[in-house]
Parts: sequence; C-alpha cells; structure tokens
Amino acid sequence: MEGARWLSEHEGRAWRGFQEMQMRLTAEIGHRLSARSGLSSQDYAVLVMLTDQPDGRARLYQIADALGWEKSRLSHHINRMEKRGLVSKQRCSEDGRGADVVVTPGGREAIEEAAPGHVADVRELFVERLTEDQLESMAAIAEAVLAGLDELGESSAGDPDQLA
Amino acid sequence: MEGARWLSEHEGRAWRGFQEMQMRLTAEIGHRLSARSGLSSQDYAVLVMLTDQPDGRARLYQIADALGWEKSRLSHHINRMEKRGLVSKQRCSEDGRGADVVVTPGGREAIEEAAPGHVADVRELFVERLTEDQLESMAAIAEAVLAGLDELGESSAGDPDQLA
DNA sequence: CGCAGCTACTTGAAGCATCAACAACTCGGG
DNA sequence: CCCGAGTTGTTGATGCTTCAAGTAGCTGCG
Repeated sequence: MEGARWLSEHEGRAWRGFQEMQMRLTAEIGHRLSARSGLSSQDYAVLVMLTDQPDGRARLYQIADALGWEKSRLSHHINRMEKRGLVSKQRCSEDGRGADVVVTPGGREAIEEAAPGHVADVRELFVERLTEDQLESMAAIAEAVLAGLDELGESSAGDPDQLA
Repeated sequence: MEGARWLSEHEGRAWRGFQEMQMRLTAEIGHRLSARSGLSSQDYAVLVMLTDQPDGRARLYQIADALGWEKSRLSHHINRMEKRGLVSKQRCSEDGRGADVVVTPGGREAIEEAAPGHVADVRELFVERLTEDQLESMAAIAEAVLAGLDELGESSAGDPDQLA
C-alpha cells in the first residue's frame, strides 16, 4: 500500500458511487423484470437481439458477439431458454457446424409483454432521476471508458493471451 | 410496445452506454484482480470491509449490510473463504446465535498484496479516462440514482414485498 | 415461567457463469 | 485429394447466487 497512488476523495466518490449504483440499479431493474415477466435480464437481452433481426434468427456466435458473452455461457443459456420454449435451435444451412437460434412465438410474446414495463422501470429509476446534462455526461463517460477498454485488445488481435 | 414511452435517442445512449460500460469494466477489472492475486472482486470487497474494522472482525450481518448482500450469499461465501484460509469464523461472545468473521494473517497479506494493483487498474481504466468534470458528474449521477432507490423501501420498511 | 415472535445464521437445491477440454466442420496450401 | 489450422459450438466440472426452508438463540409480554 506504499508505492501506489491511492484514490483521492474526489476520485473515490466517483468510483464507489459507480459501483454501488451499478449493483443496486441492475439488481432492482432485473428483479422487477423477472417478477413481472418471468424473464431474466439475460433472457431479455437475448430476445431483444433476436427480435432486432428481420427474420428473428441469428447464429450463436453473432449473439455472443453482440452481447459480449462467452460462447459457452450462451450455449448453456440458449439450451435453458429452449427448454422454456422461448427460442428454438436449428442446425444451420450453409455451415454444417453452426446452429441458428430462432425466436418462437412464445418468446416474441414474452418480450413484447415485458418491454413496456421494463422501459418504464428504466425511466423511473434512471432516466427521470437525471437532468439532460447528466444524461449527456453519462453517455460521454461510458464512451470514454469503453474507448479505453477497446484499446486494450487492439494491438495484437483478439483478447486472448497475447504471445508477442 | 404501444402505450409506453420508449427511450429517446439521447436517453438510450446514456442507458445503453451505462450498461455496456458496467459489464465490460467490471469484467475487466475483476479479471485482472483475480489473475494477479487469486482474489475475486467479492473476496476483495469482504476483505476491505474487514480490514477497515479496527480489530479486523465483524458480524456476518454487518458485512452483509455494508456490502448489500443477502445473508445466505454471504454465509456461503464466507465458508468458501474460510476453506481458503482468508478468514476464520468464531462463535460470538455476547450473542449466542451470531458469528464473528475475522481476517487471518493470510487474508491480510492477500489483500495488501492485491490492493495497489487493483487501484492502479481502477485508475487506468476508469479515473484516468475521465476529466475532473466527468468524475464529478459520475458521483452526482450515482448519488441521484441511489437516492431514488433509497426512496423505494423507505415508506413501508425494508426492501421485501411491500404488502400495502 | 412459558410461549410467541423476532433476529442471526445455515443448509440444500436449482439455476447461472466460467474454464478447460473436446467434437465437428470449413478453409486454404501443397 | 489431404492435412493442418482456424472456426463454431458442446460438454462437464466447479464455483457462485438465489430461494425457500430450517435451526438456534434472544426478547418481550402475559
């Protein structure tokens, strides 16, 4: 604890504030979502991604990329969603190893029912709490931090090991 | 999707930015922490809380309150940390049902070794990416949102169900 | 005292996330 | 054509989180 520069009062307030907001806000919003619709935030994210596609279908790797998830996590999750009838999987034309994921009518209904309430929660707990300037700031802050994260894996390809 | 007011471009940028920043930043920082020190963010949070106490000890419910965790989660987690030698549990004087959690020397060493690198990561990936004004904004934003969340459970006690 | 109800913590089951290993396929060079 | 290398997805083990139920000790009221 000697050599490193600690966080100043100012910096600490921002960082701890971010952390606590992050935990409590996502917890509350996720809890409300699943209480009302039976969908977890993860289910919701997958369904949004799929219903954004014109044909309601996407390859696993496309979903994983869009959501920033690991392949294995998605594979497990899609299996669970399939058991609940929200999506179905089909061996892919064109590429014999791949699989297409398709929203089922039930999945579409679930998200269409869930979305308005979810947006209302985001409004109530986040958007309405902030001024125009603060919303603008939040977007800029996220952009700056994400740009920093993007720089990391940039030089030597993807994110794995970096071997020289 | 009809009755509810959707998010404007402006609002959506702030919300989605927050979400993505949240996911990627906490993932990266947590990953670095555990790669270097073998401590998860959760371990780290528990150890910080304990080493903040003058005697390095606290009751389970105090830790749970400070961290905003559920009792059961903490109980499981402390058991795992105990197996790894980071903390130890003692039946409590003064209250026969309770248990005190105490940092072990090993736990203290682990966090003292982990802290400088962790702070450096927070600096590199968060603090240094932002201007003074943005740090100030971030703190104010968190405060505003957290105040909103605090109002929720305020009227009829804790956070459970709300029955009237 | 006796008992109801509270608080503090534990437990077990089920779902979810992560990691490492693997199987199946495609693609490009010889 | 064949082989090696990369891509796509699956699987199983392990650890973590949540939920509901349970145990044990405290507190207060008749």
